[in-house]
Amino acid sequence: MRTRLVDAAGELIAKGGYGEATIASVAQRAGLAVGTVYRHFPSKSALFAEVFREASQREVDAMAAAMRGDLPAPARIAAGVETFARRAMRARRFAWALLAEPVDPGVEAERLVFRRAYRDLLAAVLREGVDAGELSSQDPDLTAAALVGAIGESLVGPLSAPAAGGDTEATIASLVEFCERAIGKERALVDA
Amino acid sequence: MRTRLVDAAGELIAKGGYGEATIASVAQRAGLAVGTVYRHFPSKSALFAEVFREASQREVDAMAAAMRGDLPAPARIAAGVETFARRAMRARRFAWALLAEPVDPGVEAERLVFRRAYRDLLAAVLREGVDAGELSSQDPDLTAAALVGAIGESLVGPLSAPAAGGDTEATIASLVEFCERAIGKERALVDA
DNA sequence: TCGGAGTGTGAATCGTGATTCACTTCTTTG
DNA sequence: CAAAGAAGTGAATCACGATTCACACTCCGA
Repeated sequence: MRTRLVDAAGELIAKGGYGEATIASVAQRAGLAVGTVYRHFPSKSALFAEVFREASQREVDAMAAAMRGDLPAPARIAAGVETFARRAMRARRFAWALLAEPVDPGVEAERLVFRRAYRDLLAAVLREGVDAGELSSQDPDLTAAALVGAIGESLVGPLSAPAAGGDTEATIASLVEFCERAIGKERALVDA
Repeated sequence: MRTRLVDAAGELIAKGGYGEATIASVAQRAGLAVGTVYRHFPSKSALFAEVFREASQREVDAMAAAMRGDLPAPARIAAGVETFARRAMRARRFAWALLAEPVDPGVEAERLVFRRAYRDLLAAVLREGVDAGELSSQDPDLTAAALVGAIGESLVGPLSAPAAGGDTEATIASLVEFCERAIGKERALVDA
């Protein structure tokens, strides 16, 4: 069934990335035959687009939830970043696939939606913060994109040092600090 | 000849990305036959590894040069970031390929070296800055990785807003500001 | 019980590019 | 100049994975 296929595909991505996830392996993992996959999805890229869509929605929802509330903007950004980071660290490989791994054009489109959702979420809060004078003046869209890039690169990207050493909590804390500085939390708040 | 092939390959990447750059197209652009390519390189991935290696070296050298001098660390970082950004904007597609586009494992290894070189360059200066008290206390490696991610994402990544609107200079200026805040330039310096 | 819609199967087919190779030019060099 | 070797050629071959399809099987509702 449909769900089983989506799950199997997701598991394969989490384990070996998009490259490992062939139709044959998905079918096998789901305990079905290759042809059956096509009974439920018109193409590989449709299947994976669905995998990405569902996973993305989950992630974005989690971040949105973390940023809700009437705290000051800087605190909400920090909470959002921390949630994003913590979840990504829990499933690095999968996060990497979601964020950056190469995929078919069809799936790529889905990924775009995902990244943009992250960016827009952050940008909205940044805008509020700037307007409220809690953050220094800046281009919210650029800052948001840069934050997404920074998080991705430092956590799940090929450069992520923590991969090796690995005190996850310390890494997340450092990253959150980085983001707080980057958004220009105004001094009055810092010193308080 | 070798050089001609490397150039042709680089041009193709710059135009259409790694995907467009097939052996057949490289050969054609170089005015040679497919078989000839294999006279000079044992495989496609060896050829492209060389393309990446050379281009990376050029970029890293440029950034290193921009960061040389006895200015305070924050200024040197800013100069490095600006150089990185300006050059990337000049050849977005190519920069994207260098930074993030999907490639064979063999080429990927080369890319890794490149990103790491960037990170190490930035991390070294950050370390100096922290030691000199010019920058707030932080994990230089994480900050450096995050900066690389931020620059890549906001400039050449799929989220880059400038792609559309496009005041390049303004974008670079915003990005440099972002990075300056992110590295935690100490207030004494800012206020001065 | 019959018919067909929905589902499952997996070997065969296709498409796309990388890689090979038998053969044909050059280019030296003695 | 002749022979060896380097460089060039491109049609044929290979590999690999997505996609198709002719053939079951199962489960209702008529």
